[in-house]
Amino acid sequence: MKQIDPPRLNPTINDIARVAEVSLATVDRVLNARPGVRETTVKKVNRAIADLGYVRDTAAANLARGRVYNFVFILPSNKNEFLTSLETQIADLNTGLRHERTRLSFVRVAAFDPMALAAAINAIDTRQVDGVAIFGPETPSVRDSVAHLKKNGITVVSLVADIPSSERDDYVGVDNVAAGRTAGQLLGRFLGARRGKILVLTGSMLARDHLERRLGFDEVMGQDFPDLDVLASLEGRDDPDLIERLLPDTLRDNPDVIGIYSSAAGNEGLLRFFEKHQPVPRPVVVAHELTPLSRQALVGGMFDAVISQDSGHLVRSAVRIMRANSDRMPINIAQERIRIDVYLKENMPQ
Amino acid sequence: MKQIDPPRLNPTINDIARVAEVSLATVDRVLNARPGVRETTVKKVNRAIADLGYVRDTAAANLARGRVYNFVFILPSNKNEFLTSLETQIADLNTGLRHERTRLSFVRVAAFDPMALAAAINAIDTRQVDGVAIFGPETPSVRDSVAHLKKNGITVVSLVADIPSSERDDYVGVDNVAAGRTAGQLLGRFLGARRGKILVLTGSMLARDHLERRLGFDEVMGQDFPDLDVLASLEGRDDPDLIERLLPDTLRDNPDVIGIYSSAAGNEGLLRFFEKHQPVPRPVVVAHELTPLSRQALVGGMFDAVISQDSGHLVRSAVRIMRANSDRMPINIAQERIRIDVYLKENMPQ
DNA sequence: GTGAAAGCGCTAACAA
DNA sequence: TTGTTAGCGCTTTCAC
Repeated sequence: MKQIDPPRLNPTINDIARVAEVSLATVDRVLNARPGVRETTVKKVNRAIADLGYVRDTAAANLARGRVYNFVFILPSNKNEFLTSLETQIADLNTGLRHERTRLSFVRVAAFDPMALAAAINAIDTRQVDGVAIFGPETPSVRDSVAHLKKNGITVVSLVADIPSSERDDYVGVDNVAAGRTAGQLLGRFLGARRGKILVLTGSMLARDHLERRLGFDEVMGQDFPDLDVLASLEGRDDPDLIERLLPDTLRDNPDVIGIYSSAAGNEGLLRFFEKHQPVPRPVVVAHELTPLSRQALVGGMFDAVISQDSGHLVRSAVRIMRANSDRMPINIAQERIRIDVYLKENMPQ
Repeated sequence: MKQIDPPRLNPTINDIARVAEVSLATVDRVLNARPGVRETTVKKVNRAIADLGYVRDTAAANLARGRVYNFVFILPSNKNEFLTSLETQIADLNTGLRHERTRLSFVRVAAFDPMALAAAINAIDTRQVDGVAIFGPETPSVRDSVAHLKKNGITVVSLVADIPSSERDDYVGVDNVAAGRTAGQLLGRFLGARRGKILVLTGSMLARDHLERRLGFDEVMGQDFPDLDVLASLEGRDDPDLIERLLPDTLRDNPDVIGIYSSAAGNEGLLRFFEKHQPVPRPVVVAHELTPLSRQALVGGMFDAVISQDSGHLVRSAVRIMRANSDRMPINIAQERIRIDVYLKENMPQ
């Protein structure tokens, strides 16, 4: 058997204290950057830490502290399957983590409403909360609110849609440009040699994720499938009723639509439309998010492929990152990279 | 803010001891099913545990015990990128887990050799090791060896290829039948209306994963693409040289091969063949496992899609499951389900 | 500025 | 068969 690493025992603060010739309390003060230690002592301790390759045992530290992590998710308040699934994952993980000193909760704020989001962020009790995960639009007011959190030492991650201009510590979600590209490639390949128009159904161009997907989609269509004519986006604001109303007109004006990219939370409206109007031949459809509805559509042959992101992974990843940041511990990038899942009816989970 | 769960403090063994009117030591004995406790006392304690909804704090327990988990991976010894990647993941995770009381190591045994595998399993020191993850063929001798491990209280998981007839605790890997189906659907859709022959390149029909993929592939081809003629499998034994030698003859005999399903570790041989013979038009190719070579083939247009499983996820999942089993703790099924990843050049990670 | 000592939840001698 | 006690690695009073 090949031992990958020597089974050397890890050094503890006792070792540090001994080597640095100070007491445990002083080591602890240095470790936690607490004030009231002479500069030379700090140096001595840090030297011992470096020499011994000390790494703090977080479990023991948390035990001693009685520490409880308090993380809040801020989500859009509109109802769709993806959001429902995120909520379920948060609730489930919360009960799963009850015995791991971690409490999860969530707030809902009006979708596509930057001011409401900023207000919700500002309403966070910075003394109670250790981390915040935000799923919402990127605007100056939101950026300011994030800055406020960071100033109070709270770790912040953006979720699903990034807020890169803010001081958020990390982004948890897929590369949406790449997701759009993937959708484009799939739609193009599935259409083969056919020529015609492509309809892109989106939510709101205010949402960074929606915008990026459209960008990536257009890139690939322009490059690899110049014979396909991509129409301007239909903004459905993730509202099934609105989408159901908008679709008939659009498709009447463009009878040669042979492909549809449902890039946001518009699947319900789209499927209702299909149900009612039964277009023949049905356009090739690539949609987003694997949910009960889209699964059924895949099985029933209404959708051809679904691009997705694992909501469980999103939530677990956000929590792991917030915990690591709270502990000033490193994160495993590879584990936290959210995959762009491609589902056909044959590889759906379960 | 919506609190999902009341922030009630979790009960500790002190609470149990108080309620059951016994000492801490007795509670500990009951919790760990140690002998020497009167039946009535056991009942009292268990009652208190149930009443208070006690859940053991594993971190504290491990701290007290000085417990170190020792897990061994048994892998085939042939060299290919997928195995290299698994090894890397094991080594990386091992250093990452050094401070979490977990030691990982691996052994290599001759591929497709059940006796060698059984011998390697039997060579495991059952007093030193807490869990074993096995990637290898399923035969009676292997089953016996697994039974031997289980008899000694060691947790066993099968990795990548299942050993369902054995007493292994869990299987960590994809549903290979579904993976084969996915490959079939993708290949069929990408070929569109074209007619011709399909070549399936496999490793060994002794390997359950290879067999299952072929099964799933045939199901879909027969059902959805009856115009495509799937040839008998070419068994390459995951050996690049052998594959490179076999391919020219097969393709000469079947000049109308328009699609290839590279279902095992034969990508290197296949790509070498492409390099040398430059077939025009190149057949549509669906291959397995995202590796440096297959990534390059996707980007360069040699492969059209890659079905994959995340090697990091495989290893992390195996470790989490072995740890949970060792602690007699529940596992989160959803988190441990290995996805059948579909990669086009547009959605490859990085 | 620094140290001694108690304690987090649990386990493991050792007594009784 | 049961209880007492020390201790795992770390934090946190409270003295000095």
